[in-house]
Amino acid sequence: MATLGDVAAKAHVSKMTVSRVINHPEKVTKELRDLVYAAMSELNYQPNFAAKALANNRTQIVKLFILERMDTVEPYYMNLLAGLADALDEKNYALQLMTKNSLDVGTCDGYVVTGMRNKDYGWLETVEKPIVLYGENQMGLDYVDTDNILGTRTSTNYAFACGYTTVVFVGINLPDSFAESREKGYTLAMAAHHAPPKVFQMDNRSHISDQVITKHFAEFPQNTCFVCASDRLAIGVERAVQHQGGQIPDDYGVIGFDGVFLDRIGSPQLTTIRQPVQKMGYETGRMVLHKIEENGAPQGHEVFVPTLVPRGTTRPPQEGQPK
Amino acid sequence: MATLGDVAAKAHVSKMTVSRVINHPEKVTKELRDLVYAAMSELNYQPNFAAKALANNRTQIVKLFILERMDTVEPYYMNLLAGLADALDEKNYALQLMTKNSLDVGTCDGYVVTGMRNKDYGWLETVEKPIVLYGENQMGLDYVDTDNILGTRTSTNYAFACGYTTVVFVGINLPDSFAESREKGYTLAMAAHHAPPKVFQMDNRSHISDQVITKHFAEFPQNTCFVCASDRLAIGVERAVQHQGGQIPDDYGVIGFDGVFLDRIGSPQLTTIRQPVQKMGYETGRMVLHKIEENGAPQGHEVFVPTLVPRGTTRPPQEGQPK
DNA sequence: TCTGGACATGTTATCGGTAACACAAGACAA
DNA sequence: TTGTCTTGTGTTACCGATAACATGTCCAGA
Repeated sequence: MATLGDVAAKAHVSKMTVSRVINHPEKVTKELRDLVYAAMSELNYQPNFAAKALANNRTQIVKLFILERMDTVEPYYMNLLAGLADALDEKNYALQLMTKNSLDVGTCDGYVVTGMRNKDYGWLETVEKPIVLYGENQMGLDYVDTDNILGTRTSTNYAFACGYTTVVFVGINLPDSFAESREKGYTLAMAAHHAPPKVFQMDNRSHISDQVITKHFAEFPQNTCFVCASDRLAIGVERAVQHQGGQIPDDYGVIGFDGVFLDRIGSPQLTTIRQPVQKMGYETGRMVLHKIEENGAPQGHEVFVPTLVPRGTTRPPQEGQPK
Repeated sequence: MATLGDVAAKAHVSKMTVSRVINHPEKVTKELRDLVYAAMSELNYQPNFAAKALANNRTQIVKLFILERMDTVEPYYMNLLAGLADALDEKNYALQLMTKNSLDVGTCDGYVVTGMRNKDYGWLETVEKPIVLYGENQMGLDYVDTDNILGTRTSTNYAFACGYTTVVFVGINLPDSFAESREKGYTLAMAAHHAPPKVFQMDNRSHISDQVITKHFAEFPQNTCFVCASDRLAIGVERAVQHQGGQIPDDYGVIGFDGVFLDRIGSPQLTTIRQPVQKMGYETGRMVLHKIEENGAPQGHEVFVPTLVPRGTTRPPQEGQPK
């Protein structure tokens, strides 16, 4: 494997010049730069990350804190991990997974944190390394998330567009910004349609939503659509409606949220609001790395637009209805 | 952060002695060793991986080749990844994911390969770095896998124990060792029960098994149990039987294989043969790292015992039947 | 013509480890 | 007593990059 020195020799310059071409190209004259570039590609130069890390006093580690109880088989997290790992690997960073049990704030270059509750914010103050959150927050911290309000607003509007006359929200009872935003998107859309909101809140588990909907089934007239805060909840709702003899999508509609694997389970498959989770994970990774490179400079936030995926649990939009 | 030098100073020895205590403790007298250990724990010494990598001429990268078409949302792979990443992170190795598209055999310290077909073996010869396979093989290559034969033998026996009188195998049509072993476990068990085997083979997709079973449904008398080579297939079978009006588990049984998330989807939940996928991934990671440390010395193979998870798609074992 | 500063490039020391070699002390055979 | 071998420890150089500093060149202004 070619080293800086090899490139330097081939280009008849010093190692330092090659290093500058890589890190501060504007400080080198164009002629030398081109020489160096030529030599690099000729030797197929690949930087040695260990050497770079050592010289820069970096650990090449980013820690991921998942503050909520995590189900290791949950595809949502797996996708997040995949995206994150992807971004980190590009720069040869290692990802260390920390769970609630092992909150070891040991040596590393930066943090990604997800599953923040309001009470967790104090803890963050104690950390001095670059942090990026996965999930919206109101504390001015850098984050990546999907537009949760837009998501449920979209699904609620779509429910009306499909001709359902009653639209109910099945939400998550967490004191978490994303849960509130998803409910808010629903209530905003209901207000725009001059329709009275009806909200249920529960743990994010399919058998819970199954129970709740079964219990209240008498309250739901035909032509009701259930807008859910997650696919997991939606799956339980779908099951409950079917067991009660409700016809999906003809008499009842169900719309989920997330679009990560679960939506394709069961039949009919779920109409859902899809988040590009893997891509979001990737961008989160890029954001921490940037922040590390820039010595902790604020990165702002990046919000992804969720997309509606129409499938079997809603009937087609009605003619003449606003989309 | 304390360095080797700090520890050396505190223990009044040279850096080299400390390094030896870490890597070749048998070459240092007990007195010095204890001194060094004391100094290390007093300073809470953590080795610097970048420095170690640089000195050892390592890249701290392991590449994972997934040779079959991978569905990034497939929980099976995600679990494998999680376990693998876990093991690698412990030694501060980075995991690089290579797919069929980008088979770049670039710089790294070792490889993990999964989804091998027989035709892929030639390609492996060209690589000189340590390799460990995830998945059994007959070429004498080091690998980690579950005992596939035992798995389907267990599920087949269990089907009889539950009192089902006809047992059918729903298999995967891949020229892959694991697919053959799962079928073999079934045929062995059938022979032991003096029952005629009946095998179907198809792509590993739930809607395919759904179609196939629907089409052949007339051939299956009541009291038939479907032993499947994967949970994915089993889910399709369950759906087909239910649509055809078959009662699960009273008249028909279904047993899956894998036990990674999918088995908990749908109702009733699947009786399945569970592989400890994450643990297996972890051990695969450990194995490559060992092999790297030992300069490519053979590691043999590690076979995990799968466990039967009885759930709703089979009725309870009959009294007096052999377990 | 001389001085000083801006700019481009090279030299040196350093990051934290490890291998290879050097060296000293004790054991033992001739 | 001397020579050789073994064993335990220290010294030195080096892995591949970078920051800090040193040097050299050019040009502007006095």
